[in-house]
Amino acid sequence: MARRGEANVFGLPKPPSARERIYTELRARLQRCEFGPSDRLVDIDVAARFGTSRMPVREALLQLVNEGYLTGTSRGFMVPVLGLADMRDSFEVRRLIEPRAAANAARDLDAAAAASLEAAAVDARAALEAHADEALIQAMISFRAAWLGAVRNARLASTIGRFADHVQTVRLATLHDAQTQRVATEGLEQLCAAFLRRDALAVGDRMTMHIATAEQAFFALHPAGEHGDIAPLSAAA
Amino acid sequence: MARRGEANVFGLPKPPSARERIYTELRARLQRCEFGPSDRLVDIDVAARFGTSRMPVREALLQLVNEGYLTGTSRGFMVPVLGLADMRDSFEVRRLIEPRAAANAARDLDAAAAASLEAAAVDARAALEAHADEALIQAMISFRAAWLGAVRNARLASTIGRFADHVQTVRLATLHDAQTQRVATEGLEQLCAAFLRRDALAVGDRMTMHIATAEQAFFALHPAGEHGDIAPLSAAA
DNA sequence: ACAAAGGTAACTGCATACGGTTTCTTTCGT
DNA sequence: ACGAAAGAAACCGTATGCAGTTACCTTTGT
Repeated sequence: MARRGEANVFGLPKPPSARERIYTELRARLQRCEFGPSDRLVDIDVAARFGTSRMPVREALLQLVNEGYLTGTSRGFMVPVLGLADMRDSFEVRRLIEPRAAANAARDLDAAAAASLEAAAVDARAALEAHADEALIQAMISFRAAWLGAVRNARLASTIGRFADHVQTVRLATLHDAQTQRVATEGLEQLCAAFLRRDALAVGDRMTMHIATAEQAFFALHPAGEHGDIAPLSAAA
Repeated sequence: MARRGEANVFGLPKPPSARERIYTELRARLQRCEFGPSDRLVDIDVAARFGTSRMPVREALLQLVNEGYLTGTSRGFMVPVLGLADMRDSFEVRRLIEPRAAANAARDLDAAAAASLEAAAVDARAALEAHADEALIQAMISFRAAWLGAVRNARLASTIGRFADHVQTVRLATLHDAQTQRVATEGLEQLCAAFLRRDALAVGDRMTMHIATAEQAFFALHPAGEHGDIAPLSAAA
C-alpha cells in the first residue's frame, strides 16, 4: 500500500495536494521576484488563478507569511518591502552559518552534487561571456541549490533556505553591472574548484569572502539613508 | 481607529484571532513537552477543546508542522520523535549562531532586559538551592527569553527561536541530575555577570562553553550506539 | 485458531457559506 | 469646493458540509 506522498513500486511520483502546489508555485515566483513590492495577493483571486477555492490558497499564503516571503496586513497579503536594516540583518545571519554549511557540504559532497556544481559553474561562465543576465542568475541559483542540497544537516539547510529571497534580492540588485558579474562569476568558479577538491576549509573561507563581497556590492548601491525603505522592525525610538 | 492586533491609546490589550490563540497555546504546551511522542493531535478534537471549528485548529497545526513542532502524517498530526541525529544537527546550528547573537544582545542590552536577566539568575539560584526542578527550568526559560529579546536582529532572533523545542528537550533530559543542575546554574550566573558588564566577547565565549557543556551532558546520557529515538516521555506526574 | 479480505469508522483536505471589519467611494453639509 | 459622514464594496477569519483516503475492526474461510 503506497503511503501518502511516497513513491510506490511503480514509481508514481505522488499526488500533490492543492495547498502544496500553490505554495510551491507562489514561492518560486516570489523567489524570482515576479511580484513587485506592495503588490497585493488576494486569496480569492489566486484561487481563481489556480482553479481551487480559497482555503488551500489561504493556507499557502499563511505558510509564506510564516516563512517571511509575505507580510499579512489587515487588508490582504503583501510582498514585504525589504529595508536596508533587513538586508544588514540577513547578511549577518548568512555570515554566521553559510561558510560552515558550505564547508560541511564540501566534506560530504557526492559525485552527483559535484557534477551539478561544476555544470552550474560552466553555465555561469558561458552566460557571463554571452552577456546573458538571466542565464547568469539562473546558474547562480543552480549553484547555490547544488551545494545547499549537499548539506546533510537538515535543520541547517532549511535555515539557510529561509534566506533565499534575500539572496535573490541581492542578486537582482547587484548583478546588472558587468564588473560585478565578472567578480561574482570568478568567485563562484574558485568556490567550485574548492568544492571539487573537497577542501572544506577553503570552501568556508571562500564563502566568507563571497558573502562579504556581495554585501559590499549591495551597500555600495544603496548609500545609507538614501532609500527610506520602510523597515518594519522594532519600533524602538 | 485601533488597527487589528495593535494596542490602541486606551491600552486595550488586543483581540487575538482564534488561530493565533490556538497556535500559541499548543506551541507553549509542545515546548513544555506536555504531549508525549506519537501522541496524535486530531483537529476536531482540539477544536472542541477550544470551542472553535476545525479551520483555525487546522491552520495552527499546519503552522506548527511548518515550524517543526509537529509532523503531519496521513493520519493526524503527531509529535515528532527526535533522533540523536536531530539533536546533533540542532547543536551544530546553535553553536554557529547563539554565541554571536548573545554577544550582540550584550552590546545592545537595555536596563529592563538587564533586570530581567538578573532576576532570572537569582531565581535559578534560589530554585537550585530549594531543589525545585520546575522552578529551575522556568528560570532558565526566562533567562533565555530575556537575552533573546534583547537581540536587535529580528531574523537572527527568530532563527534562534525556532530551536526552542530542542533546547527544552535538552533541559528536560539533562536537568534532573543535581550535579548538572549546579553546573548549569553556575554557568548561567557567569553568563549573567558578563551580560551585566556588557562584555560582549565574554558573553560569546561563555555561550559557546554553555552550549558545549549542554551537548556533552546530553550525549553522555545517550550512548551513541543506540540510534533509537529519544523518548522524552510526557511529564505524567 | 489464525490469516486474509472486506466493511466501517475516523480523519484529512477542499469547497462553500456567512459574519465582521476595514477601506474606498459617494453624497451631503457648510 | 472641501471636508465629513454614511453607505457600499472588498476581504479576512471562521463555520459547516462533503468527498476521498487511511487505519482499524469484524467477519469469513481454511
